[in-house]
Amino acid sequence: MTVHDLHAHPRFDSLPRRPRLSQEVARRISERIRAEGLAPGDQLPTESRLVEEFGVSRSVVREAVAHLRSEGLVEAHQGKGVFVTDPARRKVFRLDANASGRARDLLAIFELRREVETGAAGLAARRADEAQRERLRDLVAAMAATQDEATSAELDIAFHGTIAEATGNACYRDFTQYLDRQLRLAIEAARKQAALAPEQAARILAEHRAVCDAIVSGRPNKARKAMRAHLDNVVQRLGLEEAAR
Amino acid sequence: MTVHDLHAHPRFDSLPRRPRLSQEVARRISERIRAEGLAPGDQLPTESRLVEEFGVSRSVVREAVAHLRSEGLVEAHQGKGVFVTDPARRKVFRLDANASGRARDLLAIFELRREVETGAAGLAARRADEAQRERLRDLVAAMAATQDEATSAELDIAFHGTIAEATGNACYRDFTQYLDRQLRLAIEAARKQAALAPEQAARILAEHRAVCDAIVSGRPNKARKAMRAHLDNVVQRLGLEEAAR
DNA sequence: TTTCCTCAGTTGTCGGACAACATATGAGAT
DNA sequence: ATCTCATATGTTGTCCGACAACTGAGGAAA
Repeated sequence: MTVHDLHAHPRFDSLPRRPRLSQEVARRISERIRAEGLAPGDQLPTESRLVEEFGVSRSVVREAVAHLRSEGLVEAHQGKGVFVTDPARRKVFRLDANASGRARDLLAIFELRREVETGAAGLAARRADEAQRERLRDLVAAMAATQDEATSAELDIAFHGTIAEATGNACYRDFTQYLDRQLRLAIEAARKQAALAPEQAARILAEHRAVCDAIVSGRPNKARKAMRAHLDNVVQRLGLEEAAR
Repeated sequence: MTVHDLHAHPRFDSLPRRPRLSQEVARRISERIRAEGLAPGDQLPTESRLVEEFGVSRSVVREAVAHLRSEGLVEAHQGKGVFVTDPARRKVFRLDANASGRARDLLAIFELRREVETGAAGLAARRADEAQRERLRDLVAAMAATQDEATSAELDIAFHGTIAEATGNACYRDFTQYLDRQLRLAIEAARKQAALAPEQAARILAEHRAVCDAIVSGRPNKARKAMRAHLDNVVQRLGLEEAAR
């Protein structure tokens, strides 16, 4: 099958799911690093020390350290020990502010997204191939046709995702999509997706159409402006700026 | 002490460092996920199956899975199994193209950085406090004074880092610095930091000064333009566009 | 039919052992 | 006294076996 059937698989929707020990230990270790102000290059306590300290088995300590390792927070060296990583060598970027869902944090992420996605629109206008242009047109047409809230949300995601694809830059695409998804998750968590008024739906559609037209006709500057306006309006519609104050 | 003394700690400069088994297994598992086209929600083979398949102990398999887990690629559920995560729920962003150091990949990252850091300059012009403005001026002055290659590289990093700070947006700051650092690492790895000609040093200084002046005098648009020009010139000086072809 | 129990399967945790590696120590040679 | 090298010790990496906690399914009993 080409499309995955979600209902064929177990759902993990709202599991309270008791926290794993290793996660807890990882959290406490990273807290210790911050609390004690360990500088890059400083050595962590040995595994056996951590075992005594937290009263867990070495397996748990090792999984916890493995977690910190793949977050890039520490580096382990066989025969020597575990050392705090220089932030400059950290290999991953994590958006941790979103979990809180506070308006201030959301606004901060939006500020970044505004810039990134504006650039994406510009690149897409330059580089989108015919198939991608057509897909954008189709998506806007579908948005115009539907009334359903859930469907239009999916189309919205697909629209921004297609633009990200059309940049022709894998790195740009991945980050754009990462930001977009994290932001939507945060928003969804913050407010239970209050249904929008119909006249707002019309304005959103118009904004999307403007972005689409500019990209399809290959006008980078126009695409940038349209995307920027769209994102600014999204912030306004969500009432984020008022909520942040 | 305010500045960390690097030389007080063991160095891990150019360790060939034999790859860890768990890393290797993690890589092969994630390859399998892609190769077999496992969709979100699909179940991975059980740990015992993976143990047979890769011929390693369960500890190694567990550390490998822990790695994938903290990358957000999979989710483990006690008593049920390990399942592929919906990409939309992935919590980290990783820039993996840079390891190769190929000019094409570098150029892709630069394209993203250009947009992000341009925005950062604009925000900094709006929000930098007096101390940050002064620091920028000091850094440019120091650049003008020094001849040393290493020192001027450090000043360069500090300059861009200060701008990132001055955005007053933690999320923006972290990503800007992440990008900046990853890019420098990649460049350093690619070419052994060929010393620049003195007249180029003068041009770099002028570009930095232009950015600094615009931020200090609080002109966002001018700051954006100056930063964009600077980054474009960096790409040109590195000869990336020619190398990519 | 419904409910509850048992049971097999899976991941989570535990404890011990040895291998691989890095560093310090000390004996012996020069 | 100084240098060299084997040894000892400490650390992380890997392996092994066992049990605990949890899930899902199937069967027994009401």
